[in-house]
Amino acid sequence: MAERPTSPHRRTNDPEGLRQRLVDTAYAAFTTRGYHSSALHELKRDAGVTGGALAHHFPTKRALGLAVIQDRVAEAVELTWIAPVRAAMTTAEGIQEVFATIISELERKGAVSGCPLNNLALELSREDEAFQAAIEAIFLRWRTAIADKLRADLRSDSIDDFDAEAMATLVVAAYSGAMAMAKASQSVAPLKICGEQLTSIIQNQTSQGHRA
Amino acid sequence: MAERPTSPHRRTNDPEGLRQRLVDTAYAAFTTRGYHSSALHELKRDAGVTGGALAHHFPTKRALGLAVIQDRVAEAVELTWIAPVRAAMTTAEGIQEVFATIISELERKGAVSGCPLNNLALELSREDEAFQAAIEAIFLRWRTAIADKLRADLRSDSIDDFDAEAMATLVVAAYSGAMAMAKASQSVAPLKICGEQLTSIIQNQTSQGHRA
DNA sequence: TTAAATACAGGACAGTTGTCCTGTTTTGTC
DNA sequence: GACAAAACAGGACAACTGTCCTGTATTTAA
Repeated sequence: MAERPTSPHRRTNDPEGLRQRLVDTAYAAFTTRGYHSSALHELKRDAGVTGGALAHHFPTKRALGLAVIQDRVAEAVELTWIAPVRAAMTTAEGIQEVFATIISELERKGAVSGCPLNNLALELSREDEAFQAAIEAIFLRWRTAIADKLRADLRSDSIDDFDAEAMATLVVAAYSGAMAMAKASQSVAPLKICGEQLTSIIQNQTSQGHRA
Repeated sequence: MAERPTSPHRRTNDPEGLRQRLVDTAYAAFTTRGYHSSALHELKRDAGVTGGALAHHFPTKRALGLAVIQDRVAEAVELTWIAPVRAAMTTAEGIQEVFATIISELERKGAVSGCPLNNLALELSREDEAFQAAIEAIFLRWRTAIADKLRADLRSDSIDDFDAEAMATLVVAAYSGAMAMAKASQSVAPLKICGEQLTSIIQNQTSQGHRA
């Protein structure tokens, strides 16, 4: 399996690499099969590390879970949501693009394992204060990024009674919930529908005044 | 603890009652602490039943989980969502009322344990086909009930390009996601915001034509 | 009344889990 | 090169989990 240079008992330490490999493996397991359903012996096998190495880097499973959230889940939200929305012309276009990307990726792999953040949020929020704080922080950054983009949309033709924070909250909630429904039905249909609905609503509300 | 009529070894069989007590206890545990985090010995203690009784009514934990979903979760969605929406004058009013009821109940108890259906959906959908089917069926009934009510709203002043199914999907998704965010932040704020946003959007789209 | 079926009691059991502990190897530092 | 610290190996261990099994009490049917 692993490369054996020449001598039978040769080892080369790579603490940083091993840690990354562990967190990567744990991220994949925790976000697909769940935190409690992923046994450490499976992670050790999949990552190719021994019990001693695991205990050295992460004294408890909880510490590993926390690292997964803070390192990988936060990064995933940044890469798949925040960055594309920021880079897009308008918020609506950004959201449309994000949904399209995620949908096509799910169709390619043929299974819906759900939103990593949402999966861990529902499983771990009430279990530990540190988990809750880490998850809440990611939700906040996500929401804030969308709200900022919405406010930027309004710079040109400013509309008074438009609450960017509220709309950003709706976007994040609708996406999270749509992904939950997609996971339950193992179909991307809820995502398609909610993506279209959200972009349509935002375009209406940001292009011109609405009610009242 | 339990009533002892007079003689020391007197027992009175109540299979139906015992079953209900078990499912109730399991529903409370599964929807707050989670399915995997709830050990059977805790359920036995809380419900006041022995291992033999449990095994007699539910041969496996999986069978108990399935009963919780089909009996209690489905009923909870019916009582807290479907019935109030059906009884309301309009869909928007119904949704507003549902959100208000849930929010005030959460504020009273001081903690957010999340939407029972959503909690179990994310934890169990990918674990078992029977779980997935049962959960998907509840989502479908929920969505359909809202869509029916939306179509009823339009009877008077019919609007052509209004997709009731799509809006119902958005409503369910937004609620589920908002509850997930509420659980992560242990605050009802996301629910308040999404409730207001949804009712506002629906009122706009059902009262008069929108874009195009 | 009797016999069979149902309902329940209570514990045994094997498998699994996360953690810890004792050694060995590698790496940095003087 | 010596030495301490870090990095890893590999297994022991106790606690816990779900399931099953044998026995007893209650209810039902005849």
